[in-house]
Amino acid sequence: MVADRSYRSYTTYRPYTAILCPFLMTLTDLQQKLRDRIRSAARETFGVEVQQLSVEAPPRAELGDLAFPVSFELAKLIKQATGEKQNPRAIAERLKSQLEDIDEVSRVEIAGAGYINVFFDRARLLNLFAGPTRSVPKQLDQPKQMVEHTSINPNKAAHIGHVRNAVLGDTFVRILKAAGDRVEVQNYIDNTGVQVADVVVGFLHLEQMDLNQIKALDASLNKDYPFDYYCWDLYTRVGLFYRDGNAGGDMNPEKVKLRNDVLHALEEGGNEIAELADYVATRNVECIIDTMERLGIRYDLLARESDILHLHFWERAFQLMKDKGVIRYETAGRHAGCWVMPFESHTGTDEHESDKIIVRSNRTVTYTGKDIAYQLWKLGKLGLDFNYKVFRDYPDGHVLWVTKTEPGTERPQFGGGVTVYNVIDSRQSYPQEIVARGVAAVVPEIGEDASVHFSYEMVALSPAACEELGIELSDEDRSRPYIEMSGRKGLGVKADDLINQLEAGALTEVEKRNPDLSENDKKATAHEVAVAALRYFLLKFTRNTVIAFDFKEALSFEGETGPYCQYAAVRTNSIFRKLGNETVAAADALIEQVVSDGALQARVAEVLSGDSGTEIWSLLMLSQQLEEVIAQCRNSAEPANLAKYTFALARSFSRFYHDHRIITEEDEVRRGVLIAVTKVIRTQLTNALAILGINVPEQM
RNA sequence: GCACUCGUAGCUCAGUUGGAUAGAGCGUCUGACUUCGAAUCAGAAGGUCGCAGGUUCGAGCCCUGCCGGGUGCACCA
Repeated sequence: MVADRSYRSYTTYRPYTAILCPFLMTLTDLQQKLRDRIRSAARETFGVEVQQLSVEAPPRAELGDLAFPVSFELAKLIKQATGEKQNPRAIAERLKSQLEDIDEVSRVEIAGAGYINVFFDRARLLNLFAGPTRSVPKQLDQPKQMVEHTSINPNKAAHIGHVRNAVLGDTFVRILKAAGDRVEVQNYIDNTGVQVADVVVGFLHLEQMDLNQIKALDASLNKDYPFDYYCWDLYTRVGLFYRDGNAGGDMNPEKVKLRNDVLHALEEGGNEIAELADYVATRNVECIIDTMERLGIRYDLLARESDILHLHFWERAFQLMKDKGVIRYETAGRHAGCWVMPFESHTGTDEHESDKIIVRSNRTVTYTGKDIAYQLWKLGKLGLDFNYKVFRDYPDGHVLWVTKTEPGTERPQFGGGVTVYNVIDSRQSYPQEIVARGVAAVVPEIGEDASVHFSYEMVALSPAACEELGIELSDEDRSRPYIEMSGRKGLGVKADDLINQLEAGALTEVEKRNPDLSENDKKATAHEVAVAALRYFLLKFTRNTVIAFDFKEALSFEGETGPYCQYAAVRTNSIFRKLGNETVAAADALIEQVVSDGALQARVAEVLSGDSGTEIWSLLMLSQQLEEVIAQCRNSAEPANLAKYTFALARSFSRFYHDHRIITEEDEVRRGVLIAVTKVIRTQLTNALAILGINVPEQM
């Protein structure tokens, strides 16, 4: 029986870990050591320099712990350098002895057409992995990574698509932090846009309410139907209102004028409508932040568009763009009177078809223009700054700030990131590309790579999900693979509704399994399970996969789900709860002696050999890949890798748990090994889950 | 029309600079609870990796063409 090897991981060299704590070695360090040895051996033996040196996990545990396909690469290099043709297998044979000298390596085999397969000294590595772990160093002087996510229009409740954005962004933030990065999290608040204006039109012209009446309404709403839910419904009513009650009809120009009037009032600021809109937007932001808090998602700064306008960020950016010749004024053609950003790379049939308008002929700025200004600020290249005030203080000391226009004494350092990740759905990839190019044109030294569009596909509704929601579909919609959610049409699954449903489902399960828990503990546990289910569900898909939302799948706690992973971690905890401190201490002491006691080392090696031992060993090796999986997720900006890895680890542990009795094991050495392995898995699995934003309850 | 993206088991999806016998979950079928908690584990069935060429010692992955989904290409935000 062989443990799960399906999760295969490859390493990337990370210079910033190699310099730390030389006495605490991780699997990543060990791999690096082997690579260095191969590089120097290739240099000395064949006189060639290997550029990229990949490490693989062999497909089956019997083939070894690490595989280097370097001989194939070397054969090419040698041929290039000398013209001499060498057999990859022969090359591998000559490198073999160099690796066998290393302490942690027990033997090396050449396999297949020339793979160099390395087998580790299992007892020795168990000792290493079970020893003290290295914590991620916090380097405050490190360059800052900026991540913007969530950025929901503050005119309605968040739906499941918004949650995908927030969970992806938040998990990526956790990945960056786990990799040792300094990170600042922003949530952009478009409080002067059309969507807020629409809800304001609703309050003013449908509800005939003034600010005081809205406040009174807000105070009268209960938590089952809060302010953002009210706005959700009002927003869809406004959509119909514009179209004179016909959802598919055209906009009535007179009613559109109402929207434009509100919009102008918002942009101007300092009037009653703007004050009313500010209340509505701020209340929606509060509701959305509360929703995200339920999922463990937080921010450092809320950057408001109204402050970008009033602090004249755009005017500064406009000046910079003119100075650098990034935009030009068109005097003729169909863009006459506009400032445009020319694009030569596109080969449109029209001469200037692909030019992007930044300032319209009526002298207003496009969204892209404003975005370039904001992006310049994020990168510390605008030369202007916001003012700030505290938006919310959390009990644990975290502080959420919000921008403001009026000067203030408090002025923390925000912005000025070396890289900016914008978590925005893939439909925005064209405008995002223009922002990146515009910024790079203004500040050539930072280049386009400083602006990263962290794109993801939308969450859509499966036809089945629509039926469950009681949404009537047209024949055209029914033939589609999925139906896009629409805030304007009120078509979507509200985030809080789904979380409530998940919590209720989890509570039923918890009550079944742990009837003796207090009501509060049951609820708290159900909450953690619900968060695990939702976050994992949204993370297990890669970013460019459209999620066709399915209730059955999202509400499941079995199979490849968050609760499954949680459950495995809960089991590790319950083992230690039952073991007792002395037994654990004895196991620790035993494993610690392995390096100095030859007889003991042989016994431990014996436990880790054979089919059963190899399964245990494979689990241990898998657990040590967390560090490189984090690095890989950081480089690829793909949190799904971590989700898949975590599941593979939980799965592998579940099998181990099933195959071995840990507490009742009578053989002292064997028990020591099983306990040490369980302890290592508990640490790694709990850490991996924490990065996914999933907590491990005591029981579940 | 142009650009981007996807097409892998009945369904939903992984599959990393090309590398060893293409993997999970769900569903179906067969087993395992006098339990370190079955939200679990074991086993079986299930594949022309959209199609056709090409490059390579080697292609699910790279190149070309085609077919079929999706998204984006406004003086909207």
